[in-house]
Amino acid sequence: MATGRTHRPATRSRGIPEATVARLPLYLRALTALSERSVPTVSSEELAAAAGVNSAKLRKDFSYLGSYGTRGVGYDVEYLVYQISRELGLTQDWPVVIVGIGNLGAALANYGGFASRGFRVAALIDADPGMAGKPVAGIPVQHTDELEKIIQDDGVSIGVIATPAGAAQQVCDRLVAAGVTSILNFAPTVLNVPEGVDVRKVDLSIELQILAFHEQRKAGEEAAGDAGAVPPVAARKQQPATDQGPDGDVPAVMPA
Amino acid sequence: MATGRTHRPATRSRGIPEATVARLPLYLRALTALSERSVPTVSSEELAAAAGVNSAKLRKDFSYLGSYGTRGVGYDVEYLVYQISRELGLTQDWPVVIVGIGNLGAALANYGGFASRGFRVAALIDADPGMAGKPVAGIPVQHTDELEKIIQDDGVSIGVIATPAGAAQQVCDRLVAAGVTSILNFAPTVLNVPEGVDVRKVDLSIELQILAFHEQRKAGEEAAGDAGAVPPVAARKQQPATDQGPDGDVPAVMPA
DNA sequence: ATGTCTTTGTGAACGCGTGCACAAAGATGG
DNA sequence: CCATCTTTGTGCACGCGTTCACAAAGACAT
Repeated sequence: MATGRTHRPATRSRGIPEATVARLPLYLRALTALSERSVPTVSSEELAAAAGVNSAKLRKDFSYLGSYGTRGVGYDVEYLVYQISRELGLTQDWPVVIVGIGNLGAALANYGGFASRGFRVAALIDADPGMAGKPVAGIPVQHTDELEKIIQDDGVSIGVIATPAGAAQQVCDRLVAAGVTSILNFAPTVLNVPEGVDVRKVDLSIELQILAFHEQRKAGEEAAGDAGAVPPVAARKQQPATDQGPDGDVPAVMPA
Repeated sequence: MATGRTHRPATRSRGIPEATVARLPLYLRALTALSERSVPTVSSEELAAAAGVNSAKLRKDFSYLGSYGTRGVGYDVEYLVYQISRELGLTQDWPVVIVGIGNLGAALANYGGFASRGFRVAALIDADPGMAGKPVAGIPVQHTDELEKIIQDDGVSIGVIATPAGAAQQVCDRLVAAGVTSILNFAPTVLNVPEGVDVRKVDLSIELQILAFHEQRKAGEEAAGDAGAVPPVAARKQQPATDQGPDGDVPAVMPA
């Protein structure tokens, strides 16, 4: 019960695959750097290297946007910057509210990467009345009571949640009710949102845990005496049966 | 040239798919919450709802770890918490260094989600000599000069980069040279690392740009009067020739 | 012991994303 | 105008991840 939409059903936005959309900002960044160095054109090979991807993938990605390259030459940097910006919707202004001005919220408010793209911090919001009026990154913090008013007055459609986990769902509900349809969630919780609302989450703890997994694996393999780079990758199905008892058996540390 | 490893070649760690590994922390969090409420067992359906995923996917994920459930009953919460923790390598202590103690670095240092898992902040490092000795989150900041010594003394294998983009690669190189083999990168740059080093990146700006794309799409579809879900998706190859000049021409909005 | 009922574990089908490899397009030089 | 050379755009095949749907496994009641 209560299986509210949580994952975007991958509606396959236009023709553009989600994986490609996720890479466009990467290309844009590399292109912007080239633009600042006044480089007129760039080949798929060069740009791919700068963005850290495969050149074939890059060309396929661009092919979804249209035929913007010139065979034998490459891509016009300025033109491509514009096309990608337009595709991502960065040619317009996106007012954003940040809710929860703790350490992380303040860091976000100060982050320069927002303004340089089309993003503008419309308001900083915190539940602590003591914070009200205190300027962070040159913007006075406002109390949660003002949330609905701000969103409606400024036509905010993107909200950033940087509150503790306990408050996140409640904040999310209020944001959505007030008209926000895209949410960037930094709180370590699964947010429940109605259909049509996009949620992306950034979870520091999860990223570290994934790294720990790989780290452990490296250590384990090393201990196994396998010094070479690429170990017998495929077909390793056996369980670490040497570890503890057989399947059903419970290792030392156990439930009460 | 210099196409150093940047993406993990999906070495397919053990039998466990990368996608599954990425979800394990999610399950772990949901299970921990249940554990705190002293819930003894949980069905795949319930747990899947709590973690915001499909129940079939969850069962398949768990099947990679082994047969830890009981048919007709579900999964033993405590047991599963242990198994996942062990699989992720959280039963051991992971010392972590955070480099770049600006707003974001400070936020990370204060983030509680680390300690609760097996992660311990071994050191905070900043290039600014004025920061040296100043305590952040109860830990005195140390100067970059100490970096190598700290890593070797504490056996640090995970590093977090929260520096400006310009310094990231240099910091990365030093971390790797000193023995770090997993890096969590918050700087908006593509990091170049040798084989065997894992990099995960968290990019605030990119996440917002992806949201903007979907937001623009929603707005566009609404304006097109297309209330239905799936618009004529495929086969849109024509350029927006009505927009501006031909290929080489640069539209109005442009960088300096 | 036997039957019923719940829930897991997984075989199989499908769709998306990736990468190879090459034909077509255009630039450039003679 | 033709030949050559570079680089794009993409058809195709492959592998990973997701989902469905169901048989097998066990709990529980009688």
